[in-house]
This record gives sequence, C-alpha cells and structure tokens, in this order.
Amino acid sequence: METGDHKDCLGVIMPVRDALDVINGKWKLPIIIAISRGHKRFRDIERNIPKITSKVLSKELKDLEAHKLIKRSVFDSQPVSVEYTLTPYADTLNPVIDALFVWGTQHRKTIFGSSEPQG
Amino acid sequence: METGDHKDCLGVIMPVRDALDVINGKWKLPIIIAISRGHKRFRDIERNIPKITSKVLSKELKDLEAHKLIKRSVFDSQPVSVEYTLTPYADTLNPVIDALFVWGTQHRKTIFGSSEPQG
DNA sequence: CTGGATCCGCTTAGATACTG
DNA sequence: CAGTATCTAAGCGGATCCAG
Repeated sequence: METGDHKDCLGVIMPVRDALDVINGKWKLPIIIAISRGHKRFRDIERNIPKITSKVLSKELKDLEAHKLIKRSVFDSQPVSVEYTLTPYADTLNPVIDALFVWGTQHRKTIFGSSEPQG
Repeated sequence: METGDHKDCLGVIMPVRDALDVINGKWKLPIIIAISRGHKRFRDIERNIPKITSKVLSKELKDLEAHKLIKRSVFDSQPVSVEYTLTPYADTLNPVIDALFVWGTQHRKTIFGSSEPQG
C-alpha cells in the first residue's frame, strides 16, 4: 500500500471532515460529555460547562438534535421540564471522545510542565 | 468510581477542551493529514485540501507551528521554497485522527445511506 | 426559577486581488 | 511559489427580555 511518498489524502481528509462537521466548535463535545454524565436538564448542563451561555447552549442543543446525537423530551409537568438524553448514535462517538481525552490530558501536562500555564 | 448518576464532568470536559483548543476548526486536522501524506509545500497542501484559501491556510499553519505540531523550514533556493513537516508531537495525534476517521467513515455511510447526500 | 429569543458588538472565515 | 491586504459575511458571546 505505502509505495510512495504522496499518499491518498482526500480519502482520509473527507471522512475526518465529515466528523469534524458534526462535532464542530468548542461546545458540542462538552455538551455530549455533560449529558453522558447524567446532566439532562438545560440549566444543569449549562452549569457544568464552564463559560457557556444559554443562547449558545440552546443553539448547540438544536444542532446536536438535528444530527441525531441527542433527544429532547418534553415532560408536561408543573412547570414544563425538558430532558436531553444521548441517542445510541452518540455513544458511537465514545472512541473519539476518549482519544481526545487522552491526548488533551497529555497535552495539558506538556504545556503546563514545560514553561507556562495557559488559562 | 461510577457510584452515582452525576459523575465527574469537568475532569473529562477540561482535557477534551484543551485538545479541541488545539485542533479547533475545520482545517487543522486536514492540514496535518495532508502534510503527513507527503504534501510539504504551501501550494501542494492548499491543492489537497478542498475549499481552503491561502489566507486561511497561512493562518492555520502559523497556529499549528505555534502549537509545535508542524515545523516550517525555509530553503534558500531559487526561488525560495518552504517546507512544512510534522513534528514528532503531531504524531501523537494519530489516535485522535484515527478515531475521527473511523467515526466519520461510518457517519458518512449513515447520512448517505438513509436519505440524502450532503456535499 | 426554567428554557429559550432578540439586539448588538467583536472576532473569524471566506472571496478576490495583489506583492516579492 | 509563498504568502498578504482588503472587504464582507457569518458566527460567537454578552446583556437583556419573554413565556410558562
């Protein structure tokens, strides 16, 4: 397979871009993580994601729902409550989240350990 | 560890966000993939990434260099040529890229197979 | 108090063109 | 070939407001 130097590029880039298209932005994965951790309510999710605002969360939630990664269930209680849960499809993202977690953890060590903290 | 329902959230979100901070956006991973495939020159990278523009490529390349993921080497030839290569640190991203590739491939099948094509 | 929508400013991304 | 400049459009983020 690896005969030369300029290997197939598009065949790798395109699926990766399809994936990036879905988890695009700084919020989608954190939201999925928060929900997977048992935070199903809007404010509960909001509180568990540093610096996110209602507006952004609202928008991202809709986006995620359109991608079939989360399910929005409305309960006709008093007052109305809404629960966000992950779909089984979202669970297939676990290897991605795990890889990111591992790399991010290592990266954090690298940047904090070498010269200066970041934020 | 998994005693309850509301599990540690920040401990997962923060490293993931550190990772997302680095590979943020639609271009960084495609660029890394292109370079890893043997495309080292500016125009060569540009041509192998659909829809990227010079400006964005230029900016992303600087970003990636600042994060120590790529190395920019200037050769004093006629005319001056520049080569971008991956650092060993960039290689540690392989599990992430691989996970994204696997998921993206599957996702592509899902969206093309169910109703309508996307891009 | 929950789940948003709206107005507005700032930062980014993208199209096109240009320089060394 | 290897980028920069300029302009515009879109998206992010903050504050505020609204319905139940």
